[in-house]
Amino acid sequence: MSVTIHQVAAEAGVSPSTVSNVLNGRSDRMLPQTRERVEEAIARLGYRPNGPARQLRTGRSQVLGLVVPSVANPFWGTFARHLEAAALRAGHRVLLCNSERDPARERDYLEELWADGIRGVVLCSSLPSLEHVLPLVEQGLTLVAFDRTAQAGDPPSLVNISVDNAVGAELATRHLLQLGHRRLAFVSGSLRSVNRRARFRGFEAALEGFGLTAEDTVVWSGAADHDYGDLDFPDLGRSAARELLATGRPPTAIVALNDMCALGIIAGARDAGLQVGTDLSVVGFDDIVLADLASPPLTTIRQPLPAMADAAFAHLHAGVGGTSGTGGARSGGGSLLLRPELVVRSSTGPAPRA
Amino acid sequence: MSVTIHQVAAEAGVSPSTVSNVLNGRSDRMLPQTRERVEEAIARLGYRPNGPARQLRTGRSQVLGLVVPSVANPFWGTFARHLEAAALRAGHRVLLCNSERDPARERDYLEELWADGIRGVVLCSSLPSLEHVLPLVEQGLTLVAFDRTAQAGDPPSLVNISVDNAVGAELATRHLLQLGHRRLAFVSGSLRSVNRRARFRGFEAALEGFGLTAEDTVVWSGAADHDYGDLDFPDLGRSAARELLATGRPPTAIVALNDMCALGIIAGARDAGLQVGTDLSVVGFDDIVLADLASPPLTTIRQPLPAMADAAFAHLHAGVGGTSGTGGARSGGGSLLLRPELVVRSSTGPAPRA
DNA sequence: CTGAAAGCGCTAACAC
DNA sequence: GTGTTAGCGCTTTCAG
Repeated sequence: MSVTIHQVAAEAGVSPSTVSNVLNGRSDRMLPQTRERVEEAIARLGYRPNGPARQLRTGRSQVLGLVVPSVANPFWGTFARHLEAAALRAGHRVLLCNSERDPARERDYLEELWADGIRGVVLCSSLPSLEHVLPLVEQGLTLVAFDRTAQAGDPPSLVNISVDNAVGAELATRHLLQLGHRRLAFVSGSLRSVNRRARFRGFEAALEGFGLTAEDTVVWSGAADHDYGDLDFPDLGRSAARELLATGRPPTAIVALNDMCALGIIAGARDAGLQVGTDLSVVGFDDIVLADLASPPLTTIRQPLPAMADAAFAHLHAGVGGTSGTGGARSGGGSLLLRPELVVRSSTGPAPRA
Repeated sequence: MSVTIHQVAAEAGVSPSTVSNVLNGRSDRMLPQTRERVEEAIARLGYRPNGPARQLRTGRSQVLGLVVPSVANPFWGTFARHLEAAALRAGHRVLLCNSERDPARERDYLEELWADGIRGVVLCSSLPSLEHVLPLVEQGLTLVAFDRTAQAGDPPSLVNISVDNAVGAELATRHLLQLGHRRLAFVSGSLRSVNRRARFRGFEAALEGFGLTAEDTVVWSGAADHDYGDLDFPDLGRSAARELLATGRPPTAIVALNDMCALGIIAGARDAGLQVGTDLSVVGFDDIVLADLASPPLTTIRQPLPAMADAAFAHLHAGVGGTSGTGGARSGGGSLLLRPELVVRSSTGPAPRA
């Protein structure tokens, strides 16, 4: 059906191995004219080497796997695009998998990717334990865990790439405190994932720095039995806003788990007739594309996604952690912890006078 | 490195071909006990057939390609997730490619996918001409064009799947007219793509239905020389709002090319101190996840993405257009034109009194 | 009902 | 410098 290396060889009057040699850059030990003849033949026939055959032979794949909770979430969509861009520059492609945050699906996907000959995967999972995936790593899968920090019991070869969530949340909270807010809420779903816990720690740290106690704060983590999926963050925020604002002593500022959740909170506050930015301040996390477009534009913590995607790909590509060259990165034990940045817009403002 | 079919055969005390037979469902002509022994061996060894080898032999791939403008756009991210879900149900995977609406990248990607043995691709391109991709289709690539309708010169095997853009825009425009608006604007980037043109036709059709002339309408299609990418829709909307609202006789209602653009318009209107829903009405297109979350929630035209994704996969999977079973679909010449739906929220309201 | 053998398209020693 | 050769892991006739 397609043109093969033999046809190219015949066209150029050489043997298949010579064609293979030019294909693989071993043209130094070859007459220039031979190389040219081969290249012309390739161009004339529109030949492209057969990927599967090549892969079967070499064991190497030009495809890498990306497992995200859901690309319908703009944050993951944006990350996917950056990763793909990095891969493309090196002639690689990206196979996309949505896990819906289900560990079983994560494992199934990694196994399928492995069976497909894919040896490098970026797993965006913030599950504390990666044991469901350990066998593959031991078998030789190069794994980059994204949006997750190193945990005890991780395989030694694992590289984690994440923003410093505690610092981010602390930045967000301190911003609110400096604006004079003293009654704060932290809105999150369940605190099972490592990054949510880290963000909560940052929230607490900032409060302590201002001498505030638990009395002054509210934590809202949703109905314990309801497991919010990635697309339910807005609903979560909306419910949180509804409940929090109906209490006798509502918070004047809210730190949201992420931007999607923050947008839900804003919607909920609007439902309640509050003006976000004056009556109520809200900070998000991620700085998704639409944060800037919200009404009011969302104050948030920006994750340096392009740098993170580059680092993830570099590690997969090299097989060894490329710690260097990632400006501003702090590295520890093969893992990368990048510093997030506060972006002030208008969803936050001075605390209303009591 | 990995366990092969030979090891399974040895473990089960049979030959490789017998293992292959059970793998491929040819177990009817086989002693049940033999099959069991093989299945046990497979389970015991954790064997998974090697994809590339299988593919090299059969020519079939379990992977299909998806080329979208940019998954950072939530509309495409959502579509990608639906397509992946449909593929997953049939044991297929999806290779994701961002074209950034660049025809050269579309072609390059399709060629790479073909070389990788991928024989079915969903191309989300609304370019009027698909000639840059024709050679591959002639070679045997099964192509589904998404968000595009049939054009003269299309290869006969091509299947187009799209919402009826003209009907959608007409629905949107009529809604505005029924609310009493008489001075309308249509905001779009350049009108090169077929779906933008169709939407514009729908806009015009609705106006004609109400006896309005070009005098009463404004069309804003951006700086002619500036090519807006997929992530620039919000900027486009914002610029449009700024310019349109600064004119002497500004429109009271705007039909936006899509939701991202509409969100930009809303932001621009807010910048100008207008209240969207009362001072100015805005309708979007697509019904992305965040439409419901905007302030005010966006009135828009919903595309039935799950049905569209299912149809796209079904066609790729069958190799033949599965016209039936896609409820509410109108089919024509192997292409599918689905009916969009108006979703009224609060970004539209009665025309302000003159 | 099961096994032996050939070969998909390519690469990488190793001869020549 | 270039060609020959032997598979990578799997499927699939065709014998037995």
